[in-house]
Amino acid sequence: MTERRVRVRFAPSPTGPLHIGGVRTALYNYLFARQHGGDFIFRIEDTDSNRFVPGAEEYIIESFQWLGLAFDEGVGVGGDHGPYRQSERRDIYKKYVQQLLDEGKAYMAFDTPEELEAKRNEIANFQYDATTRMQMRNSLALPKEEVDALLASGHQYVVRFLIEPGVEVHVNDLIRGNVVINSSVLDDKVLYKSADELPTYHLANIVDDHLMEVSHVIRGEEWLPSAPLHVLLYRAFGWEDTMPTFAHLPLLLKPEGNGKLSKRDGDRLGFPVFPLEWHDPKTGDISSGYREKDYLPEAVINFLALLGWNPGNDQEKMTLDEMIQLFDLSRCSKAGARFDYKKLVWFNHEYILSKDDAEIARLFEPMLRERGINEEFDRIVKVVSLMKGRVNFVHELWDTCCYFFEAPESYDEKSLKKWWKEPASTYVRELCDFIEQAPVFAGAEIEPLIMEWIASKEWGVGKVMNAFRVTLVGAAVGPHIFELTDFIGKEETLRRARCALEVLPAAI
RNA sequence: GGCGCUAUCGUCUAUCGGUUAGGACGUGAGAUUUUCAUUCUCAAAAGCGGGGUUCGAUUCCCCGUAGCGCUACCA
Repeated sequence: MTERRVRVRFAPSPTGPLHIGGVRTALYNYLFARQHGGDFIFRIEDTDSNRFVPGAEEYIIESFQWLGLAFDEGVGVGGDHGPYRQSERRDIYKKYVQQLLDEGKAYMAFDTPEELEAKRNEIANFQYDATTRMQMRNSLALPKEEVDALLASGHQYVVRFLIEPGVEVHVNDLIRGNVVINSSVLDDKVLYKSADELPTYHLANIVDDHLMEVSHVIRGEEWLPSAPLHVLLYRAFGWEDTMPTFAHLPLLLKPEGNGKLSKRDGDRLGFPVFPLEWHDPKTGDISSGYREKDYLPEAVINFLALLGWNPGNDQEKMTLDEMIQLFDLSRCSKAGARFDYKKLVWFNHEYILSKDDAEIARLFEPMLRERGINEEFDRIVKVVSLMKGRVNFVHELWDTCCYFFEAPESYDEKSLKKWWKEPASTYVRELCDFIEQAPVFAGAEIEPLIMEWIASKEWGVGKVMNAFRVTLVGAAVGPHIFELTDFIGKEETLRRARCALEVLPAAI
């Protein structure tokens, strides 16, 4: 049994955009599959026709492409265990539902939603189970003739799982150990609806996992309460020997306040909860996505990996390959993890730092073009190499280094107040003349000459250079000043400085 | 309400009975620098409460408390 090929699945329901918690679940499944040389399956669980949202499936696929997590099998990929969309597996489920019915392990129930609602109002804590099912309208309680008549008249029904009370059900969980629960607290779950001829999640899930030879079910903790039901279903089908091993992951919680991170938290908290921007086809609402907000997929993945798992040492920055090597379900924590997006921002900064300058430049280039800047690519790479350490996001690069590409149009008041004091204009005027007649211009060569010249004048280096900087940049910010002059060249340097001399008063 | 899961710095976490309870984010201070930022160094910051078990509990057990989840013809 332990020799079984590792096969795991990520099986979202196409009811909207992929939630960041779902991404984490998928990531752990992916890491587990890769580590064991197994298969990572993508299945669409669209058994609720009422909640289907057009575009959701495509969105989910595109999200994983962006994140760099590839499926081996499933919707959009193919494989030997298809179809992978549950709505295309109706006939398969029907067969298994019938099997349960024939064996007396399930029964038909004719109670309407209204009748059930009335029952719940009438009886506190009403549950459809061994204590109540004989008072309901189902094939167990009703005479056979009536059941046949109901069926003949086309009355809609559901198939319910017959739960035998008083059984201790054990769920062996890789993260939580042995969880025991008494079957008496379980209700006779609806397995199948005649109205749309589709099963509910529980039945479809068990049948598919079995047929697709899934070896491990790694999913969120919200499924733990229904895990005993699933165990009972495997048992009812006689599949207990090949039942997958369970691992229930801790939930992702809101950064502050209570509750799990939900789709509705969206931009309310100042960060996206979706990998990609999502345009709701019904409401037209737009929810921001990590991709559009300029997060690097590597940063998102790395951050997510550490929310509920750690490699057992102090290493935090990891490539996907390293995570595959180190991943271990037994090193997953049990308690929910708050989503601290400030740390994600830090990860993004780290990944910008460690990526190639050219790679960052490629991301930055379109933002420059958008602003009408037609700089050569190599020169963009140069600016990136100088400035990327200062930003958390690629788009912040523009604000941090626009003066490489454009002369300042205004001068920062605070900077002027501090550095444009008498006799700042004299410093700059004389410095311009010095630069103009100097035999060299390259920063490495001219810097010592300028330092020497300033020393001979007995002016403070800081005063001269910062006044000069303000004329070139427009503010007291930026890289080492000679990096900038090297980049913009002698002519532009002198032009900017002399322009400031004209525009600015002699002193503030 | 019922059932289940969980509980270490503000946050993510390490510790698998004996530690000055470690790391990271964030925060504060300092250093470097012609500016700003980066970077570096340092600092503050934690075992929910009560019982056991044990020579010894953050660690194992029980109770309480709190948080979270589930409790649909949703997944």
